[in-house]
Amino acid sequence: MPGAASPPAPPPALQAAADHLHSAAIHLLRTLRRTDARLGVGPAQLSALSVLVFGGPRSIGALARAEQVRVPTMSRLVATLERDGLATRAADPQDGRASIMRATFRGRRVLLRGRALRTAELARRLAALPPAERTALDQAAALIERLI
Amino acid sequence: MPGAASPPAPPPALQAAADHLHSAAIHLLRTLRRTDARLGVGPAQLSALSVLVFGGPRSIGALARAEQVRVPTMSRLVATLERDGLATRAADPQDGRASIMRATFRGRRVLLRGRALRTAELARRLAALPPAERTALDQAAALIERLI
DNA sequence: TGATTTAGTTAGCAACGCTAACTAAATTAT
DNA sequence: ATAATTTAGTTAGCGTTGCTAACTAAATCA
Repeated sequence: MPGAASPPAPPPALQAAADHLHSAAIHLLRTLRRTDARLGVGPAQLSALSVLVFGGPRSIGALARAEQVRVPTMSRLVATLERDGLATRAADPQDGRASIMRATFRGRRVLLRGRALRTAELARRLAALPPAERTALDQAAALIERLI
Repeated sequence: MPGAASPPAPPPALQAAADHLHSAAIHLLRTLRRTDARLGVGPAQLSALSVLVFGGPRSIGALARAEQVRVPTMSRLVATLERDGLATRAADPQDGRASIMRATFRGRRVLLRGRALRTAELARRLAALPPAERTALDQAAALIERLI
């Protein structure tokens, strides 16, 4: 039979759990994406910007690693952020090749508003949940971040 | 001050929980996406195909609704699935405008293999978790699907 | 000094999301 | 019965976001 050299197949229960998480993440993001057409800042930019705002200034390569994206992808993302006045680029005094990106004040404002818009609907639905379930979801989110 | 007519701001705890979920979903999908370049079937196609495989044949509009995507987007997705021999199109006997999409045998195979590839790494990491946390994640996934 | 590595850019491709504008079939109203 | 409207789907065209390949230039190593 072809392709017999599969990696050790995970137990069905694990596979099912992984499928559920996968599917839930896809549908969650699709739902949220529909609400942010009016923002003019895409999700990838918002996410990169949030690293700068909450994590502080850093190089393009560091941003790419934080965002799990290749350097050319991040290079284009930060070019757009810069063009839109949401971040600035400064030479790294230690390394003539590197640039240090830093969120501008406007970047901070846009990030906060963007995240609020994007997650407002989600927050609204969370509000309808019993507190126990809400807590469970929050812990699950932390668990996922630790997992990856 | 400009833009004062915001919608009722959600309580900070809710907003934070929504942000965590949002961020976790983004990073989870980015991680998974890196592992499936070799498949040749994108995530949107895989997701649509899974509706056909697990949910049965249905029209393009129904698929679009299931996938929370506009009809033109789904029209292109199914055209690709059809071109690649993963699904077939049949006239709806009840409605001359509509097409019924159906997964082919090959579509079924590709879906199963694709999902396995995409979630294998995730399943592997889940395996390292204590069972209680694994259960919590699975329940969280179900909760998210219900939420949206 | 010369070779290699590292940081970033540019060019070009593909997947996917959207809206606008269209065709054609079905339905509703006159 | 016919005309108007609604519904299903397609096509065209745009923007964002991923990627690899190929490049420049600075830093580091031999």
